Amino acid sequence: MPESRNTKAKIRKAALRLFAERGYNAVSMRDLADAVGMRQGGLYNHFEGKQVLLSDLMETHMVGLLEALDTAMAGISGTRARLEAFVRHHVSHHLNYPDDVFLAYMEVRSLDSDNRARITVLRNRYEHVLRKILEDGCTQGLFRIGDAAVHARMLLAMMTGVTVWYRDSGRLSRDEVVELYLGAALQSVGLAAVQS
Amino acid sequence: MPESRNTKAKIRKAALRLFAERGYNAVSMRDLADAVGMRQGGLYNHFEGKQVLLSDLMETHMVGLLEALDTAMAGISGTRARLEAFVRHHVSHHLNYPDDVFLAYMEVRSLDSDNRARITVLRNRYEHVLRKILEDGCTQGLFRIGDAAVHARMLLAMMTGVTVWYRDSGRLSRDEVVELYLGAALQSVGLAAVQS
DNA sequence: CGGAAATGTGAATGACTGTTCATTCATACG
DNA sequence: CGTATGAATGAACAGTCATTCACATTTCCG
Repeated sequence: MPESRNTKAKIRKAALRLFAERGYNAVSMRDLADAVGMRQGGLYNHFEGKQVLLSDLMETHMVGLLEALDTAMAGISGTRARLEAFVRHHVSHHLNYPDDVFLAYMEVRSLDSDNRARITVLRNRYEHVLRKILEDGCTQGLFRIGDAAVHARMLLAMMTGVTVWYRDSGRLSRDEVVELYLGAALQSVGLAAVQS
Repeated sequence: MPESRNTKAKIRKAALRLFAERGYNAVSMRDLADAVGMRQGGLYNHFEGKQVLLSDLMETHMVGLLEALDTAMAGISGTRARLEAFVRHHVSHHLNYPDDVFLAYMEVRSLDSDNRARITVLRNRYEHVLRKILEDGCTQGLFRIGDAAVHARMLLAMMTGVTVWYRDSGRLSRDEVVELYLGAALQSVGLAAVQS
């Protein structure tokens, strides 16, 4: 039983890595089994199938993302502070789980319609938190933006893109990158960044 | 011969549509032939194979993007004006050719290494134009940004994301969307948008 | 008109796909 | 000790994949 959980975790880890790197359709169950160090048939002792595995990975990630968001926003009041908390959470989470994020972003279209619907609900809930912050900032006259809904999508695309280029071996630390994105996000809504 | 060119164009058009919609690996040559209205064997009279077709589509798009950029920037001087021209060009081009852009963004990893190298050169050249503008703005003390290279990637990700959500049937026109992105981009570098 | 070149067909190729299954193995329990 | 259990195997399944090819058909040009 303990060994079982271990194998299941190894499969999930390898699948996450391979799906993110090559794409869901470009990874065969044989590739996956090889990466785990077993034969293809054994995978089905742990997952019903490839599609279930994908949606499982995605849902786990989205739920974790939403939980991390709740934690990050807990007790934060004030529109500006909430925006700062959101940006810091989003960028650092994406830096810490690049494969999860990349997969959830790229492979939505590989989900069958039922699974896609479930994931989309979670995604919309996430996006809505940011949009609400931006709308609040607008009605308070705090932010200067053209359209809250569009601006939310702009910021999410901007921040999510960090996974495409960031490497730990590069010249910038994760914290530095977070602060860079924070500065850009704040200025984009018409706020000046804090002086350091 | 005229009929040939017609078919070739039809194949490219259908391939672009299908690849962008379902992903390169999820589209079979049968699907493609069906969409064009012919049998799979005939496709090979026009393209050496699937991989060549993909890289052909991508290269055509990247070359076209760079040409459109040259046109858009021709004769524009002044750092702020150049930034405005870049943003307007990028967003409107992406609104006009969403499939091309989406494909070039999503399917780089489906290219074999030779083709990927060629495309990456073109992509870097494009990115470099924006980075140069941002660096100029920094040295002139015009922009207030933390890091020109990172900011270039932030803006490109932000703007490119427009293809993910924009629909002509929505509440906003393409021109309105361009102006929204322009305003956000200008504010993100510490400039105020022009009053309308 | 004639022949050659271009273009399309439909079947065939072998490799690979996700999934199933009888079997084996090692361990845990009474 | 016998037996139940979860896990891994390796072969087999039916289907799909990109690609090739011999053969028809169409189109072009002299």
